[in-house]
Amino acid sequence: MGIRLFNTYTRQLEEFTPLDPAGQQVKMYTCGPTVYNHAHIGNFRAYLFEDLLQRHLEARGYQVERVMNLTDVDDKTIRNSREAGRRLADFTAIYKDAFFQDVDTLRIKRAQHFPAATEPRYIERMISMIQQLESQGIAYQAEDKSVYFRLSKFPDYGKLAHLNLDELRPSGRIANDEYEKESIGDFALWKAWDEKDGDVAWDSPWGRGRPGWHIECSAMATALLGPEIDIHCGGVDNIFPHHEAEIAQSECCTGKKFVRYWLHCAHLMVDGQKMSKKLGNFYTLRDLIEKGFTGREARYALLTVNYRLPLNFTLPGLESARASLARIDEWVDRLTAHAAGASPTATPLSDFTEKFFAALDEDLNISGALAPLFDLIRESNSALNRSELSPAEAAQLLADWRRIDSVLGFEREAAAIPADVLALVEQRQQARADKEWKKSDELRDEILAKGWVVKDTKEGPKLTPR
RNA sequence: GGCGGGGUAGCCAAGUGGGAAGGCCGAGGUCUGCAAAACCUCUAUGAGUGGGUUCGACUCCCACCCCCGCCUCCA
Repeated sequence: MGIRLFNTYTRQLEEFTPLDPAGQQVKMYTCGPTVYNHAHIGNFRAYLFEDLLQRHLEARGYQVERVMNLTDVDDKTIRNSREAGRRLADFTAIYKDAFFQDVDTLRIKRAQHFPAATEPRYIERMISMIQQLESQGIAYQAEDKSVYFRLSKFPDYGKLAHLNLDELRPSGRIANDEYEKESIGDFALWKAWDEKDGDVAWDSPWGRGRPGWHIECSAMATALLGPEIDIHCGGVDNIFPHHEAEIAQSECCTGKKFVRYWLHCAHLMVDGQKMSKKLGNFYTLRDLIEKGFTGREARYALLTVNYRLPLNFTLPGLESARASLARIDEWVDRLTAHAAGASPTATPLSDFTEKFFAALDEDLNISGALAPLFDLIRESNSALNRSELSPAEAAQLLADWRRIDSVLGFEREAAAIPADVLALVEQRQQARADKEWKKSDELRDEILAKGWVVKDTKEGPKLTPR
């Protein structure tokens, strides 16, 4: 059985088959950050969902070519860079770097391409796409010198979001400086220079200005992946109008169906409410790190709720993630100690692994996948307690775990134990052998003070970072 | 007003027209010099509310309540 994914366009679970005739290559485009600030954990929830999707596809044998764009020019980047008194490129460079650091902290696999909107080749491509749309009578320049997409030329607009455009209610968010448009729904392809733009401008056939937001994704996606893409992801808030606009622009330019599977991730909430700076429940990844949490703990907390469900993020939830990871760590450590380099041999417990992947096949049902993992942990721990697991079987379970973790990315990074700590452990072992319990306990405290927890197991003392 | 998503134990959460997964927390126990971990046991006679269909409903249908989101540049 193959992978099934929920397609926003059809609102149905669909069997996934890539466009590639060989059924191997998967082309995936993911909307990335606008680099005007540190990305917040809601942004990262989307990127983690995309990471899970990529990793699962790869575990199932696909080769994923993924693009994530960086929006480095828009109202917010311009505004914030001017407030900071820096050139736009210098300003966004700070947040691009920060973004990649955060991506690494969360163990998100790097996409092959991270195109930025302001790269000359993409600006050129956006301009040539707009020119093409203009020659087709789809784009027009309004009195304000900006260029707009003539929605009346693309009847499919609204189909992704399942919106009936005639029934749209003006929500007050329609910018009041866009009265020059032929129709209220027409969206900007090219924005004429404005005083607020300062020195941010490119020359174009329509005068100086900058690209609209939507066109950048169409340009970068088709430039890097071609006219047809297998999977396009983003947050639900991108469905309308951003992804509708992408479809309209791309399909009018290429004449081909732009995207075959649209996947959208639900919003993150914090403490039951929408995350906002006003409510004081706004977190960046860095905020969590400052509170003493690790990237993988955040990864666990943000990844272990199905992507189509709203995720209520809480600090107790992070604590829970920490405890769950500790259980996995302990289990891996036990298996490693027991396997002791033995060659893997099949064990009846291995079928849990198939259940894990089968659950992910079903629209990335992560909860359904974790259940058999924890079943496996419980049963193999129990077998170890009863001395009913051979080293070869332990080695097999470790191999199974590595397959599972290639998707989860949860395994603890090995930390080198400092020599002085090892020496203290030696001393403590001697004290214990001599039944000098008081000295032994003092040494344990001393080791703890150095950041390590020592546990006496059947296999001898075990050290874990505090 | 239109269109979506959701309401399952203290918290997070899955699947299913017929025994309510799993994780965290909590309680008791086994083990241990002690501790920790691990393991075992316990923790929803009940699924937002009220109806209906059915031999049987958490699951299907209807109504209502509540939460969250989108409705023209928010992941």
